[in-house]
Amino acid sequence: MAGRSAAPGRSVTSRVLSLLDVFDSTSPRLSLSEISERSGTPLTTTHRLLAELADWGALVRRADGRYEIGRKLWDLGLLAPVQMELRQIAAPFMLDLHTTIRDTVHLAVREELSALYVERISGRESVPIVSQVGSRLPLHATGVGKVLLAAAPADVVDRALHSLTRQTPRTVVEPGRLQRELADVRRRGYARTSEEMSPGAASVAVPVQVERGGGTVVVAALGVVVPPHRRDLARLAPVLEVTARGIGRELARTREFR
Amino acid sequence: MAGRSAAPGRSVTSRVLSLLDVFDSTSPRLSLSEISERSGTPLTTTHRLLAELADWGALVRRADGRYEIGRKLWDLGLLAPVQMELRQIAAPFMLDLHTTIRDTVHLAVREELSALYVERISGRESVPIVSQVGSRLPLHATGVGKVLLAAAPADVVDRALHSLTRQTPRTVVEPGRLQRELADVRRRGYARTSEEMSPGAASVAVPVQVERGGGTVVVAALGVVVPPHRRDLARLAPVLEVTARGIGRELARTREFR
DNA sequence: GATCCCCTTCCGTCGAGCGGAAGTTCCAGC
DNA sequence: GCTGGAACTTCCGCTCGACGGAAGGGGATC
Repeated sequence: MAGRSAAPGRSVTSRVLSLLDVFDSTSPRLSLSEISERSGTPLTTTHRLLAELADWGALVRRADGRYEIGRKLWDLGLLAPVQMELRQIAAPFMLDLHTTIRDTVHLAVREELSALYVERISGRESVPIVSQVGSRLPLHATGVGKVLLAAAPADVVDRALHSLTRQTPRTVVEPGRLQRELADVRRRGYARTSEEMSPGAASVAVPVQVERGGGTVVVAALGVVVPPHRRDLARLAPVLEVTARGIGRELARTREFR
Repeated sequence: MAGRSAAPGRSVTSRVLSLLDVFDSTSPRLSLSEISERSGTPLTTTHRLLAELADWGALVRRADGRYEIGRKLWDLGLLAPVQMELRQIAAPFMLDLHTTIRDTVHLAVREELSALYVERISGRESVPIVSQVGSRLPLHATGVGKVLLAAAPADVVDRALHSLTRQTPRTVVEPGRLQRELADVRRRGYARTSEEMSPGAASVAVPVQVERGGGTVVVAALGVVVPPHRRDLARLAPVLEVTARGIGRELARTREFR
């Protein structure tokens, strides 16, 4: 009987994380061997660790032969101050906005080179929407992304300009053109896209700003997704701006939201 | 030096979980020594494990000398099929309902002896609301709780009847009286409470049902929270029922939602 | 400068995690 | 019903990485 040795890999923690990491929104349920393969963990070890995670507090759950993220992780996740205050403050404003314009409303923050969607309100959809709460989309192909990128430090913009992936035929992948667009966004105060991320969807987005120190800081972006041929695209921006200002004002009251 | 021995406690997994478990909605940020004390883990070990969790993938985060649940856990939590389908299906209906009645709308499922709130839509609040998404409240003191309890198996009702805690002066803590109320709920098809969980708030709730096998199964409860002296409390029930039926019909289309 | 509190680093010991081998279950193909 | 294969579960001896007390900062309060 072998048992090669103790942890030749890394710490137990990192190992457990690599197991959990294989779950994503396209495959929320996986079998033991799938998890083992994807995470590169030996089958036996995977088995033992998952059993531990399942028994000891429902971090994962067995459901008819497959594993899924458990309720405990859901609970814990909800406690993450990740934008918790931001979301709680923004939600009522977004609700009002949605009632007015009837389209899908998003709130996103920048995380590295992605727009991280932290809140979304959508009724019955007229437009195909790819984003979900928790999903990340590239900064250069979405309305909220462009707003966030326009406000990002120079080094982030640089890196983003070097990784422009084509999402649809209409995605802007020319660094020069994107830079000009970002300048426009800064000047006008809002961003627009049309079928740059997914066909059949256009968007308008504005920054959510908070006064801090001397100047204002962009802490999030607020956007709407609409059918691409709507005439009133430009009219949406002022409405969004009012809402964004409301959120910003409310955020300024909280001690800290980052 | 010392180093008593290897893990004299339990598995690393359980140990890590006990660290994460000390976070709750009232204290989402804790210092090292607080976590150590609350979890009963030696200070040094706590320190090492937290460092690992923080370095190796942002499961926790250091923020000015305190620890908080990290973004990674938020991500993972969102993948939990815990009611994911239920929430996604119910959300648009709840939104419509909220637009109509303008009060806070809740969706809850029963988890053991608690009502677990899985979704909530609230605008600017006229009423103090204690529940949040992810929070658990006792079954006997809330509208959604009574609906869920009325539909629960006999042994659950029994256990619930033996643990009636008083939340406000108006909480029903007499087993007999609660049983009569549950019978009313079953007969009428909706539940009402008035200041039984928190002063200044009343609620109306109805079951969300799905046909399965021969009969119907209550899979969730839909409720509204309103000021206690509103006259139209009884009028709300039919509106809720329409929404609940819509959700139930949509749920029936999905292969599985548990 | 002394006391207290909280955090961080160090390091010798030893038992808990490791994972190959073997056993079990389940199903498809013949 | 038998056989081959794939997926899951149990077993268990070896070893090395986790354990945590001691000691060393750092900052506040008296």
